[in-house]
Amino acid sequence: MSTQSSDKRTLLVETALDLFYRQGIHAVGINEVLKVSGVAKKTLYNHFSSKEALIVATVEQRDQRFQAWLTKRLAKVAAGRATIEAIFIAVDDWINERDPALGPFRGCFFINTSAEYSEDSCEIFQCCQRHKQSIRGVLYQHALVALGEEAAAQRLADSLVLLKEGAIVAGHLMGDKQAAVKARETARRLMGLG
Amino acid sequence: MSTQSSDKRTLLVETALDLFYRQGIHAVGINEVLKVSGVAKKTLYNHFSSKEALIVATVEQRDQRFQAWLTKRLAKVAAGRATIEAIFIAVDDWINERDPALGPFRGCFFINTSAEYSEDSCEIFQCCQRHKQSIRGVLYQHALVALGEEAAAQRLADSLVLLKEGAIVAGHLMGDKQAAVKARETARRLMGLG
DNA sequence: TATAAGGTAGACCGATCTGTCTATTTATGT
DNA sequence: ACATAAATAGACAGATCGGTCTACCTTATA
Repeated sequence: MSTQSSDKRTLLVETALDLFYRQGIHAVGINEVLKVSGVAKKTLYNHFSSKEALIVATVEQRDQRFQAWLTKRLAKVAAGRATIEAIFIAVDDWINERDPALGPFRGCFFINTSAEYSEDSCEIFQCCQRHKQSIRGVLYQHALVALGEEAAAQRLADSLVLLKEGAIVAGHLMGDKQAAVKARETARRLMGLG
Repeated sequence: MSTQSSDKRTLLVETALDLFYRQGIHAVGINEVLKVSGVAKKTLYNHFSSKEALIVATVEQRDQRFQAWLTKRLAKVAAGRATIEAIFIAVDDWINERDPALGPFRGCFFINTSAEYSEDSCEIFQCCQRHKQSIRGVLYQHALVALGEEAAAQRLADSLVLLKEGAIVAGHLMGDKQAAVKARETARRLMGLG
């Protein structure tokens, strides 16, 4: 009974995420999501109380997909410096669309979304914040393995966050498809590789 | 004759820029710009052929304001490394709203705008791209003074771009008000300051 | 096979959007 | 002072927005 129901829900979220990521959120109306997904309007409002609820679901979906993708990419890599480098390699593949898992590259969905919903009290914005904090957690974890000391690992994680976010922005807005490669090289210098 | 006219135009652009930056572009209607500025609708469409033309004007205005602000901040600083550090200090003041010239901090207007208009062929997007390239030019210029060698200066400029964009994103989306300080410290390490 | 839940198609509502147009007033330059 | 140009207020048009609702259909299970 819930297979049909949850299938529709998933289809709506996936369709909305795809359209929102490509065109921005305000630029995509509910009716377009319905048309592309082939789902009836009543069904949408049966699953979601409003467009905002659908948006929150797409942000959470993107977070899950991104983290699952990253986890898989890092699965066979040794913890610490090797994983940190692998993260930048993964971002490079994303920017250059060599990995179909994340779809086309249109910058960071969370950055894009928080550009449209930047009230601190807004749930959508807070979802974006949580995602970024979560990624920072991964970086810190491996920085700690690499350096062994907490304060230094925090500083390294901070730097790596800047490089990763900067690479995504440069890859999108400046069209620099080498941005993640440069970020990786910079990260290596910071981690003390001559 | 053109004082009245250009005053109205300027007022429209300043008002629109303020509203767009605070709330996003699609979220702000023409009527709101008119209401806040107190200008008549016909006057707006006398100066701009469409909302898109107004948006382009706001992006160009922001570019000019940002560059003028940065130029002033760097005026009395020695070229090279000192200026590079001063850029990060300026960004820090911006993030923490210690400098009224740029208004409240809501992330980077160009990043935010290109999140809503990310078609490569879109004029709005291209304006945002030009701004970023221009800033990179400033960084490269001073990297060259600092290092004296072109290839190395290009690499340094690339790294500095990542740190600067990363700091703006982290300052906004992660709420890390120390992001630019961390970026500056990272930049110092890259420039070889023990 | 009867029941109930969920999906479909789309009309409909009120609000809002961009953009046009009219009619009137204000300001500028000669 | 007069002519020209520009600004004003706001009605209006046509489209689209998010969201509600009705009426019918499909499907799974007891």
